[in-house]
Parts: sequence; structure tokens; C-alpha cells
Amino acid sequence: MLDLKFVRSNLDLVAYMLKDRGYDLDLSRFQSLDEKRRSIQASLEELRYQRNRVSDQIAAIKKTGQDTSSLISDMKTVSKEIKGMETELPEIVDQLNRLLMLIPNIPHESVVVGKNADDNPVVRRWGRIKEFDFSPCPHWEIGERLNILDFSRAAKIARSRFSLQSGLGAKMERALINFMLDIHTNQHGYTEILPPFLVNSVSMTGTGQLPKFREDLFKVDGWDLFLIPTAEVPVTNIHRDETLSFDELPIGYVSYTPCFRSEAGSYGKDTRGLIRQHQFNKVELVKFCCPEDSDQELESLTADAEEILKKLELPYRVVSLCTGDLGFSAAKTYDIEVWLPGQRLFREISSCSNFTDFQARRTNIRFRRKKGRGTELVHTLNGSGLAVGRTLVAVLENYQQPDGSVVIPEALRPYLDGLSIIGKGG
RNA sequence: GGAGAGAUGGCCGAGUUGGCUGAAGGCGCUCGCCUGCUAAGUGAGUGUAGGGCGAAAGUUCUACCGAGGGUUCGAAUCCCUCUCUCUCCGCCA
Repeated sequence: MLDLKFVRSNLDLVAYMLKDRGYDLDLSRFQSLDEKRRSIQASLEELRYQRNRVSDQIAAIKKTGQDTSSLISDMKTVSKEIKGMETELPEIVDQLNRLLMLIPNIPHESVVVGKNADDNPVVRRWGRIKEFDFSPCPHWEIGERLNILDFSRAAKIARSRFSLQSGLGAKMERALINFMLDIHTNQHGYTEILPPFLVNSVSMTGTGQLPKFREDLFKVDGWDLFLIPTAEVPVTNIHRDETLSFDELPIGYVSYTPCFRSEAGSYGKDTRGLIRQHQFNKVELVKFCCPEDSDQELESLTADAEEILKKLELPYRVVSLCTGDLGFSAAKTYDIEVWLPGQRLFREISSCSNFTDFQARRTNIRFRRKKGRGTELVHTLNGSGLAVGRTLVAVLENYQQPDGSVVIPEALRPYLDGLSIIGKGG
């Protein structure tokens, strides 16, 4: 959510900036709602002032034993007026908020103007793309042949877009999770969080999944609870409605959770393999910092995520999302894309974003500087560190051998009892 | 699931026969004074959000005593609903 005051005083600028990301702001509707709100609030407060004063008088007069009935009857009508406005005002505020809630964040000044993913500039590349002297297979073939991935049984148990991993397939997933958590906690200084996997609608609204993206969520019937689409939701909401102290910033959390997404509207896309699932595992990095540090924090958070790929020796590139490809809440986003030889393409494995104060305003997460009196909104950032299923995919495809076996990256071996290769039979 | 108790400022804790209580008192914190150091002492200050006036310091108004409704001229105080916490019983990984 953008700052109402900022939007009000920079209407044209806001509209102009949002045009770059394909958003058309309804200026006149915004203005008329805002003016209406202000005028109602002003007269409401005026009436309340009147009521408070006269009520004090009534109390004083009553003490002397004099008659107050005419004052009371006057106030009865004032009170009615107040009640009317008190029902009217929230309706206006609500409409205004709904409008405001649907306005995406303003892109960071360094973000390139563009229409879609084709316009995303590549920021850097890392690692050498391995040449295979055989034609590399997609991971689903590798996994099924090794008997560690089973998609048909997963569909039987649940439905399509679910997966079942067995034997070393399951163990490697667990190894990757532990590997990532260990690096982020021990080497990058993040605090590990194991949050609820179901959250309420207030939390979902805070991080921006609601009200706009309800169709993407799984809801628990009969409860105000949703399955989380990412750990970002519970972890960012840890500090909802809190005022942090300057000294504790920046705060960095790392959290492993399963993630649940309905993937509505992605029919026919990535139907094979582990790439797009209703349920997948992810290790998420979340940061809270003061405004002047968030640019730098995005760089270091992205580097922290990249470090996992470096240690696993998986080639990747980093792209900076252009204005047209930017997510709703983000001011700036780096996507890390890992190379998948089985499909001969770079595939997103992490998305690292600076939300500036956009989420903090919705979630009301503030901090207090040492000397200053008031409070300010923190900046929030997050990024995958990494998507575990897709990391498994990348390992299978990049480390596959001509005979169908898969070499285990060295960094991962301590987590797999020293095993160096997965051969036939799992 | 059954029975009961509770929810007030950074914390503890008053206030529940409705009316200068944004909220006593204490602790903590900030600034000042004092004292060879420390400790103690002492004076003042110490919530958030929104609006008006002001260049600013500031000043003023409104709202907020778990959340939402109701009664009333007036609600932290009375009524209803919900949420959460605690105790006991039952059940359970």
C-alpha cells in the first residue's frame, strides 16, 4: 500500500510511474473519494468537539442541581448526526482503502522500463554451462528412471501437480533443506523460523496476497485460514503491528516451509515434472531494515541466495525485472535463474525483492530511531534461498550421467551420508 | 469438548454505584541538577494515528483502556457478539 499523503500530493507523478508497470490509476475517483473523506471527517470531528464540550457542561450543571433537559435534547440531535457520519465515514474510507490497496508499488528508480520478461536485463552470469556428450534428459525422466520421483502415484493420492519423492529423492530434498538452512543461519547470520503453515486473512492482506490474489490461495473451508503460498507471509507478519528498535535492525529470518499455490490460470504450463506444483518446499529469506539500507540489503540478500547455487556449482544468471514484469508489492526484484540442461533454458529458482515501505505500511511495522521521537516504517525484503524442488531439478539435470545416474554435488554429500552418486534403483 | 478467571500506557498495576482519567501509583527510559567514583538523591519530561494553525519549536482538535456492535447528552466503566490468555476436567500427536 502506498502512502495516502504521498499519493494525494503527487497524483500525476504516481500515475505516471505506475503507467510504466501497466497500471492505470483512476485519478478522478481517487480525488473525489479523498476529498469526500476529508470533508466528512472534518465536520465529524467538529460535531464531536461540540458534543464533548456540552457533555462536560451537563456534568457541571447537574452538580449544581440545575435543569439540563434542553441541553440534553440538543445533544440528542447532535448525537444522531454523529452516528450518521460515523457510519458514512468508514464506508468512504473503505472504498478509498480498497482503491489504495489495489495500487501496486512504485518501481525503484534503477528499474528498467519494459513490457514483459523479454525486457528484463541480465545483470550477471555465474558458472560454466556444461556441454554434454549425450542428449541430457529432463528431470522427470531421470527421476522416474532412478525410482526417486513418482508423479502418477502422487496424482492418484491427491491430483495432478503433486509429486511424491521416495528413497534418495526424498532424502535429497531433506538434505537440500538442511544444507540451505545451515548456510543461511551459520554463515549469513539469519535466524531460523518455523512458522505456522496456515495463516489468517489479516496476515494475507498484510503481505498483499489479499484482497487481489485470492484465487491463487487454498482456503480452509469454514475457517479464516489459508495455506501459505510462501513463508514470506507468516514470517513478515511476525512483526505486524510492532515498533522495532533501531538497534535490532536489520533483522534477518530464514524459514523453511512447504508452499501451497492453486496455480489458477497456469493450465497447460509446465505440466510435467517438479517445476510447477500445488505444493512445494522453499527456504525463504526475509529482512526488515531501515529505509536507507534497503538498496544494499537487497544486494546482500540476493548474494546470500546465489551462494547456495555457487556451493552446489550450478550455473545461473541474475536478471533484474523490468517495470512491466515486477510483482505487485515489489519496488525492485532480482530473479535468479538456474540453468536446466534437460530443457535447455534458464528457470527461475529465486526471486529477491525490495518492497520498500509498501508491505510495512499494510502490516504496520515501524521502528524508532535512537534520538528522534516519532516512528517510521521499516523496509521489508525477501527472497527464496532457494526453491527446494527446483534446486533438486537443477541438480538432477546438471549432474546427470550418460548411464542415467546422478552425481551428488560435493557440498551436499555430508547431508547424504557421504554418498557421491545416485544409481539405478534409487 | 465441559467449568471458571482475565485482557488498561515500554512493563507492573489502580480505576467497574457511567461525567476534567490519555488514564492514579510504581518501575523503566530521556534530559537537567547534586554528589571525589559507583550507588543513592532530586527536578522535569516520557504513547500512537489522523486533522487545523505555524517557517519551525510548538499549539490545538479528534480517535484509541483485546476487537466489533449496542444503551446514553456522555462509556475503560453498563449490555451483546467475537478473539486471545490463564486455571481445572476430558480428549489427543
